[in-house]
Amino acid sequence: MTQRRILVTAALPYANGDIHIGHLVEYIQTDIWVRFQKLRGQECRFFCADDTHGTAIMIRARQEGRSEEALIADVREKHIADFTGFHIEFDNYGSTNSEQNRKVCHEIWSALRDAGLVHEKEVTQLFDVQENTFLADRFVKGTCPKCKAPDQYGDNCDKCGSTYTPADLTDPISTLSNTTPEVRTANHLFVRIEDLHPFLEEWTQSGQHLQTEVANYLKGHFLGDPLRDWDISRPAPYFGFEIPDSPGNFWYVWFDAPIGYIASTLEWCEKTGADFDRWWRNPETEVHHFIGKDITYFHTLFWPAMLKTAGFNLPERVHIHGFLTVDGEKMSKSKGTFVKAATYLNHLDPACLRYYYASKLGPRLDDLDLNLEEFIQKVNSDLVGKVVNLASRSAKFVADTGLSDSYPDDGGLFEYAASRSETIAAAYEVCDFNGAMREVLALADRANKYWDDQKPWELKKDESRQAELQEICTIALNLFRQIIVYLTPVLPQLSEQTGELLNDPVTNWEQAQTPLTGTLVNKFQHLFKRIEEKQVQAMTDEAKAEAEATATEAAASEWNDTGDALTQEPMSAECTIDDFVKVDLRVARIVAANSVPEADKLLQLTLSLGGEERRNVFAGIKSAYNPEELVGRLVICCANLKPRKMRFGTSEGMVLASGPGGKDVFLLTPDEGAVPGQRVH
RNA sequence: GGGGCCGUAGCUCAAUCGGUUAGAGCAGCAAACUCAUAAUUUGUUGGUUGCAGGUUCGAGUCCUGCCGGCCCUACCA
Repeated sequence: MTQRRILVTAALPYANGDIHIGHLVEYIQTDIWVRFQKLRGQECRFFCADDTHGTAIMIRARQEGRSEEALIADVREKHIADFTGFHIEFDNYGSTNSEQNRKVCHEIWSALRDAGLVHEKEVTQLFDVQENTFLADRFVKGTCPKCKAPDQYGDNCDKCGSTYTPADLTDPISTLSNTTPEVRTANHLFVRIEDLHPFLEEWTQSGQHLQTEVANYLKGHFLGDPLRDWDISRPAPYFGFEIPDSPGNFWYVWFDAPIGYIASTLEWCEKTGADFDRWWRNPETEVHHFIGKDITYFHTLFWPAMLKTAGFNLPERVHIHGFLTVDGEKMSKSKGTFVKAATYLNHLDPACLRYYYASKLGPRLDDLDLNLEEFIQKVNSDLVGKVVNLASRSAKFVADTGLSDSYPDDGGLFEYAASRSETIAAAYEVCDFNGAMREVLALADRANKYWDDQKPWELKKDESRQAELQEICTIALNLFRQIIVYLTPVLPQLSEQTGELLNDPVTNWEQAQTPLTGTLVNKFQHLFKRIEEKQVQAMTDEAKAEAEATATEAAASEWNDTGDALTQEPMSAECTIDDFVKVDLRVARIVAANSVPEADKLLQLTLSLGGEERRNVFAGIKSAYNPEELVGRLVICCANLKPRKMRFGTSEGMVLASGPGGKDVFLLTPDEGAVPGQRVH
């Protein structure tokens, strides 16, 4: 068989959040496929990177008061730790914010320009002045211009169903800053992808590169009409790469993100001295992308169009998978089913999830359900009960003797399992891991039955039949090892441990064809622990607690409260309740307010505490309030403050207000229902 | 609002191009066994294929409508 050269990518995780068990469906699936190819002896490399650009990252960095670079470096570290924890092994993990990516972006951009595909159009968008950014539709809320329903998003009304542009909204509000955005126009760059329509028609419909559902979807929804121009630029400010021949404009994140696949390869080539063109400009290299169904559009239309124009390898296959549900529902933070990779690893072995996903993944794009009860049952029953149990029940009988020197007659069991090799491999090849797991587990069933039929535990008692016992164990352990070879892409760690147990590491798929004989067998240690229900419970509990903590934080950050005020005027020393009750705070009504002409800052207020009780108070609020607007309103005053003689008269109390002074003075007002004279407790 | 995918046993999934009596695994039930991490082996229960129509000699599969779930939604379909 000639060696294939295969370049594999998984979608780039966005550097704006943690990896969770939903993401892992894709990374585990891809990693299994890559490990399978490598085990089969193919020249296979797996590239990924963090997707780091765009408005969301820019806004989050601002909110956290640090640079985008600091944010993405931080997230990158966490992402890599999560992937490592789940035994997901990349040949290179890059970043879209790298010099390599900038270089490849330039190259592809020049190609698009040279092909005459780029042109400029004016685009009108809302602009958030405070946040200094253009607003995507989802960042704008306002009142529907048709039905007047309040609180609708920028593109359509979910009350009356009418669609419009954000600029049509009555009273638009930026959800980023709660301020009113203004309408601004900017020049955007567009790619006329319609020029590649015939190519895309051919490429998507050839049956070679896409699942049929996907091909049909594209045919029915995009390819039947002229393809729309793709808006590929965003005006400053934007976190990304500035477009070289269009100063002030940046490439839209979806332009440079998939280019990250190529850039990550380039980075790897620079590190290892590999030949870049051999991987990306060579018809013998197969490029395989693994993605979720949500980003089909970008990977099956724009991406091939870009590659085609720039003369890179086209994807041999885009493998599209569905989404994860937990217990039949969308992952839910409040139910504790929104589980981060790191949270999972605090409680459970990554191999469990790898196996469970493998046992449920098929070649189609159906959603995958993580049923927590089934998860426990399946892992315990399949991996512990059937597979590992084979070693567990046989290894100790041959701890002293090792395996027989020649492979005994097993009635064709090993040969049969060896003959399943290509069927199992074919299932892996088309990502029918579910089918592959079924095949392998059927082999385990046969092996367990063989063991039961032979009843070796009876031989143990008969001194004269020890050779027979060794033979049965040799068979059982070889059938076990064969299964482990087949499971190596899914369970690399178990495979490694098995290699240690039998003193023969698993390095190649073909090892399933030849029995192992004459080696020593090490002392058996548990290769795998059963999942306890309480571990899963503890995991969901932690996920729930995490979600609650972040919800509280999010609620606070929604108001964009900074710590500035507190910093400028630090907290006073602690006081007792006794200290506090000495201060008699009362609700008061301002019944008269006059300017004090000779004073710069003071207004003279007459406060009523109800009945006949009056106070004359001089308040330093002249620069913030007009006397007329104060008359009649309720305020809070300190009523038992020792009267103080001032130049203009005696002040008999104090009106409560916050703010640094000058124009920034904010009087306290009690809520509706308060009446003058009430004490504030 | 528009659009896509899906709905088969208690659970998770099969079923070629429309073709015989809709199949597996897990769970459940019964038994055997005791080497093994309460593991294993044998037998077995379980179905009006979401609902209502239609096309056909024949429908899980094709068509229409409805119900439910998931997902997408770019100045668009």
